Amino acid sequence: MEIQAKYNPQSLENKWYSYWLENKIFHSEPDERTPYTVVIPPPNVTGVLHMGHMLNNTIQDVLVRRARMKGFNACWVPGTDHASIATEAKVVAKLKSEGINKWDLTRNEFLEHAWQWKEKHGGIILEQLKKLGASCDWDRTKFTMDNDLSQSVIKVFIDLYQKGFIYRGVKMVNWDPSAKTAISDEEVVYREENSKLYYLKYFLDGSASEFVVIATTRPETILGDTAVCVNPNDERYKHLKGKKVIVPLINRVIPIIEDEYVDIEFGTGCLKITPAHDINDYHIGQKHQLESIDILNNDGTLNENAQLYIGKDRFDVRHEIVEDLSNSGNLEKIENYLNKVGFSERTHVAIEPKLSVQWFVNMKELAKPALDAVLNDEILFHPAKFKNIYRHWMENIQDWNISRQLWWGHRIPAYYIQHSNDFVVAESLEDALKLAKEKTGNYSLKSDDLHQDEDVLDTWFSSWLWPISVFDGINNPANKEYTYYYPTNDLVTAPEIIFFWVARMIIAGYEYAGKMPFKNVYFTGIVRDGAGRKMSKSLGNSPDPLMLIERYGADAVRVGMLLCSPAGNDLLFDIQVNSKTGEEGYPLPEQGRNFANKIWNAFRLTKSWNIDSLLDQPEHAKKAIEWFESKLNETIIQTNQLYDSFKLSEVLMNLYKIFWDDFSGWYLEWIKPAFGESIDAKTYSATINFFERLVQLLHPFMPYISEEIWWQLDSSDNRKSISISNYPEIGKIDKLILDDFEIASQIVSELRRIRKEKSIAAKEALKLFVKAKQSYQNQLISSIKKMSNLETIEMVSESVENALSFRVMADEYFVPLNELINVEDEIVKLKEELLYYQGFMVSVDKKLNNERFVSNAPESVVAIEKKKKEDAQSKISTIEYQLAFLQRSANK
RNA sequence: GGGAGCUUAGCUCAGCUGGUUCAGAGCACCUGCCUUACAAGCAGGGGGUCAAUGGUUCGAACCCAUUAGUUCCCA
Repeated sequence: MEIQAKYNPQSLENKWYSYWLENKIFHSEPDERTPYTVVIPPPNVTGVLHMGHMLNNTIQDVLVRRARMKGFNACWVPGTDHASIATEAKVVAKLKSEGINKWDLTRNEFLEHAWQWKEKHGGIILEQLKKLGASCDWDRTKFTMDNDLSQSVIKVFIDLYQKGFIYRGVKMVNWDPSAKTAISDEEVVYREENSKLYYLKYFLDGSASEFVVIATTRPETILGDTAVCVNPNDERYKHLKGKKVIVPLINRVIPIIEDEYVDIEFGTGCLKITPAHDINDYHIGQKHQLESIDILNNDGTLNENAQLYIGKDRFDVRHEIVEDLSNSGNLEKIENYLNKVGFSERTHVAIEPKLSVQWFVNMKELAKPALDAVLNDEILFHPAKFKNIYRHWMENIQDWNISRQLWWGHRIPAYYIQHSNDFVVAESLEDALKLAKEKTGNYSLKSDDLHQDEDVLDTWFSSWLWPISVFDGINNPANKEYTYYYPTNDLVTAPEIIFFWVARMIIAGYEYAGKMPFKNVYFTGIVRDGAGRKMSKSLGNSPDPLMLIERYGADAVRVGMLLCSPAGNDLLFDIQVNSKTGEEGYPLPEQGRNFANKIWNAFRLTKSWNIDSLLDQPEHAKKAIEWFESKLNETIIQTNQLYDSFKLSEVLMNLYKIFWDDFSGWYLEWIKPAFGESIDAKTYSATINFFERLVQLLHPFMPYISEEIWWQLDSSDNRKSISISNYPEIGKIDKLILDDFEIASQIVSELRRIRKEKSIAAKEALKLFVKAKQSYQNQLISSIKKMSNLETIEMVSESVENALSFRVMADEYFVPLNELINVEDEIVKLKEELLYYQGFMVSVDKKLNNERFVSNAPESVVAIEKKKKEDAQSKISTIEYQLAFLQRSANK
């Protein structure tokens, strides 16, 4: 059968992925083997695959596939999280497009819509991961709002509440008056705005002439003022200590307080304090025990507390109040002012800092074991630099605000008792009622008298349990799967969520499993575009991963990403115009595609050979096999070590080089039979065996092409997927032959250079003479002969006339030419070479003549220097001898 | 404002506990080649004062200090 000259991934990828699924290659059940477990960082259920997912999941797949081949019971659990905010926003937007307002629906009606949306769109990202080749156990796919996972979340909430870690508290939140919900800091976008700074006069209580001037960008908030604050070191205001001022228009009398927080230089040095509407003011208010007056409704209009402008929008009020202040004589001046204002990422309205009652987890005590685990290396971070960052955060950990003013998610299991300020926390309404009766002593309470908290829990409050809850370890801690698979081995994630997720999982792991959730955490970099900008949907600078897979093949995209992505380093995924073809392309997957093609063509070559079992194995082939065996084993050792330290890009680079340079460039060229001739059986089977091991080593990175070639190399009935074949073991390494190869490859290079310089065709055979220092033996000498088309290789004891020379190690080589060589040119070259070694000698001598070096440096280092000196000396004498020889023949 | 990190070839990065003339890899670039696996290729080649300055040391890309540039995190 004709094999295509170019590797064509598309059809093969579907074929093999289906094969893997049908044969349950990725499915895991507890058994007697050692488990290797990875839980996926659950992508947002609204998400579509982006480059960050590609990188992250490729890395996981590499680790999992290798573990599977190494004989571990590999289990990679996939799933998604419910992403409260993002999903709710999507559903609200979808309803809006259908003319439905969220607030016109009941909670249950809304949730019905949300579930419908989830069923329809929620699985997209997981299907996309299959295209990448991800070897997840799809039978285990989880969702953070599955029954058992939801139950785990509620159980944990109740448990933490009962242990006293959960409390209700007041917090300043970012309020979105359009969506009528609090949003997280991450969802606030700050923009520079041309604002105005209003200077307002506050008259002193009991005086018609004395006043202080405050500057504000938000004059409407003066209605919520409860103090004016000055810096105690500000000489200008010393006399005001203990006095009171009057808030304009509403005539509220408020104290003048002192706090070093106030910047003397800024504005007038006199600050109005509105604890309910500014985070800094809130803190000062707490410190000085000020009243906090919330003047805003949830929709951004003013409420009764404001006393004036009730029911009017905050921005309308700003205009009105400025006019009124001007009329009342309280406005001193207005200046233009550039400041940063926060806007909601989703609704684009200005964020309102707002006090609200929220649920919190007290983290200090819970965090302790989690901090220790990382500091004492029970859990390892890769790269280790994240340890510091983690420590800093954990040592200064803040309480965790876990409530969200949304409907989509796990509803907080707190039930308020009607006509009382009391509440109970329970798993169900029934339990709550029972508790409420006990708590109040009122046994006539009915379920209607209880009202469940309207808020849901932060999505991270479910994902922090993920490594436990996917195995049902909270509800059912003795179950077989949980005890077998937990703790998991490796977690692969982005550094951006080290606190949101990683730290909290570790905390939950120790609190609820009593053990770490994973042994290693691998932090990936961020995928950026050519300009270094993070890839994001809003910038539109991210290529569509599926388009890339379609265009280059999944293996190629995987290789392209991993070749240059050391742990924790960002990945620049650039688009460039190819200077040769003029086409736009992505250099990284192109490199991957080229590599796949290289593998494919090497395979094609081996397939093209006719095997003749009667042929004897040539010496050069025998030696090439011995050499490559050692080379391969050396690479296996190196890559195993690199895997252990999670240097995946270096593993891949090693494999890339051994396949391209050593196997294709040297080995195959050596053993390749002449055109039209057959190959002997021994060499052929050794080559197939090498090829098998190479594709096995490559399989974690390039699952598809390796699987295809694996089957084509041996299509016997008992062959099973490469995914479950045994990872290559380390064999013997012959150091001598590896050294001989270094010399041989240099000789071959030198000969190529001479051919190129003198335009000698490859077809024209050359003679090589070796003038050796000692008895000459290189195991690969017959290989050199074949590779460089040499007629003879002879030993000589004297320089050869009319020949070009070069030196490798201590030996000198001569290639006699038919034409006359240019002696002058050769002399110039030799002199350059001589100069180099003389310079080298000077530096070595400097060290060896330095007594302090000889006495202080370790013996081995001194010995090395001495050896260097010897080598250089012999090289120099060789060159000098050859120079003299050439000069004599020049003078003839 | 506080903290952490980074700066090595045109680009992306290796360089472990200072010790080979240690300055490396891949890509890109330049020059030859449509050589019977592969032009998505082969062969050859150029390219860096290791950010700067000072210090420690027999010896510094590596350790210390200062400076500059840069990135991130926290408030």
